[in-house]
Amino acid sequence: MSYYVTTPIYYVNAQPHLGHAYTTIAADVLARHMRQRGEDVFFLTGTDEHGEPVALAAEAAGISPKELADRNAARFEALMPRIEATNDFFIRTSDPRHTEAVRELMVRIHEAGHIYKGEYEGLYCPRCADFKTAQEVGPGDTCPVHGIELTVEKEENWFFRLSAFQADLERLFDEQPDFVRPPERRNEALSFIRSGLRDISCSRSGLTWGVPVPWDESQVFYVWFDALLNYVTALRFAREGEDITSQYWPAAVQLIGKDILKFHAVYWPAILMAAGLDVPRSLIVHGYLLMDGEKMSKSLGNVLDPFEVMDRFGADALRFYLMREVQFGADGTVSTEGFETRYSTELANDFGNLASRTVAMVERWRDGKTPAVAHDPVIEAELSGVAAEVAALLDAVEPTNALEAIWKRIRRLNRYVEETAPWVLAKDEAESDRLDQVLATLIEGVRVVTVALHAFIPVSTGTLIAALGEDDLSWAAATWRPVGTGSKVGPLAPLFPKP
RNA sequence: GCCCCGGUAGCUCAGCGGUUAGAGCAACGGACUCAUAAUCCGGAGUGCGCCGGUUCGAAUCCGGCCCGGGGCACCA
Repeated sequence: MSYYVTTPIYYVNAQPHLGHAYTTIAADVLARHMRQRGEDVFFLTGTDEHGEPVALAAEAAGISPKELADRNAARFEALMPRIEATNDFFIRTSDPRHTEAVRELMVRIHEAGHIYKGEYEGLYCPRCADFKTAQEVGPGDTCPVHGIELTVEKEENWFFRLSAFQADLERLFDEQPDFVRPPERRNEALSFIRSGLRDISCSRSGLTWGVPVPWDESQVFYVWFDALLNYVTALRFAREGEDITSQYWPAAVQLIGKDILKFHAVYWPAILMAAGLDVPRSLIVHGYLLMDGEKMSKSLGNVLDPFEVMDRFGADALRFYLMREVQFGADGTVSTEGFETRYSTELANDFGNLASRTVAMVERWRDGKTPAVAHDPVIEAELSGVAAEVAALLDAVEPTNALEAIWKRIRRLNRYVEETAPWVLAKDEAESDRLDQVLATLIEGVRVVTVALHAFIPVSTGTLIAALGEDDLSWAAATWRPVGTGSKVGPLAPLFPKP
């Protein structure tokens, strides 16, 4: 079975920040891991470019919406290699191939009878020339921008018959209890569905920066329809000259933040059903990264700057920290102090130093050649299960727990060094065989955790595997081998140098 | 108002019916020197938000309450 993983597409009106990096890194860990396992992976990310905020920002800047979108989309596209994300494609919703596909799919939904003409009634600000949502409305039904009283206005829109999918959605949640995870988010979506679904308008008039409704060119589709459909439209053109939809759809995992749950857990499956397409196999919802217990915000000046972290410590360090510090799925606190502690105690001291001391000992006492002898069964017993355990945890999209499982082994290996005290063995010729065994076992242990960690910290594990005289980073290589290979190890500079 | 999460060592959290409640970090004492002044060991530190119930037995189940966060439709 193929493994298609997606991130949300990022709205170009914002600057790339830690939250974008977080979701993308999580998706990349899954994609890399599944590739290690030899799965047929497709990893998609991209930008959402239509809608009024972009149109307004472009107008303010005196450029066209397309120019603004081009400029800002480039920033997101540049983020991907920075964080070592291995996306197979980067979709932009302003891509004509996407807009054409949206039009075709929406026609299909229309012809299936799921769209009708209706009236949207809401609070309208004549000066903004726009409707306001309940959350936007100021006290006393006033405009938050202009402070003037809003009026009730009606507009003719096309409506999507969401209500018609109530039973189908309830059945989906019932038959696939894991459709939305973690369970608290599933509960939230389900209770929303059970509270009774109303039809939603799927078009807007008076806005041109969007995908025109094919049967009514005076309107454009509501951005969410345009945006959600990216997950399927991309497969039509992501690979040059080929339509890979049937190969990869339905997606294995769609990652989202909890702020966009309703759109993905309710609207999205309904839209797919209306279009006669399968729904994704799972929707994984992560929490917010908090700083000082507050949601990140620039105005609070409490932002952990991902670019600063990467400049100083590299992409691996950021990837590790985000996957390690916050239990994936829950809200969690991040901070520069927390980052520095994890970097120093875990990456540098536990793992980096284990690699250093292991390689150094083989270089010093065995001329840099891994003894080709059988490994210590005590360590084999404690390390050989790591591959299966990590694979199972990543199948369940629990990257934080997967890292903990690996770290237990790393700590075990450091303890093994103390228990066996190779520096004592090295002084006694009679202990030469035992030293061979200990060193070979350490090399093997480091090699196994290196392969297991590769999806998380691809750069440093790539360096280390080469220093161990190996090159196989496939998942099969995460299996414990019974005998040392005689590989040439070293030299190895500190993987995670301290400032 | 209704619904959903969470409230466990100084800090961050795991455990979610069963031996004397755990980990990491921080802190204190000790060991060692292969290593990125790294590592390892040890003791100390809470009896699990509060009240009540079920049970041979509850942090773990049930009820109520308190505190914190979130959802209850058209924000991209």
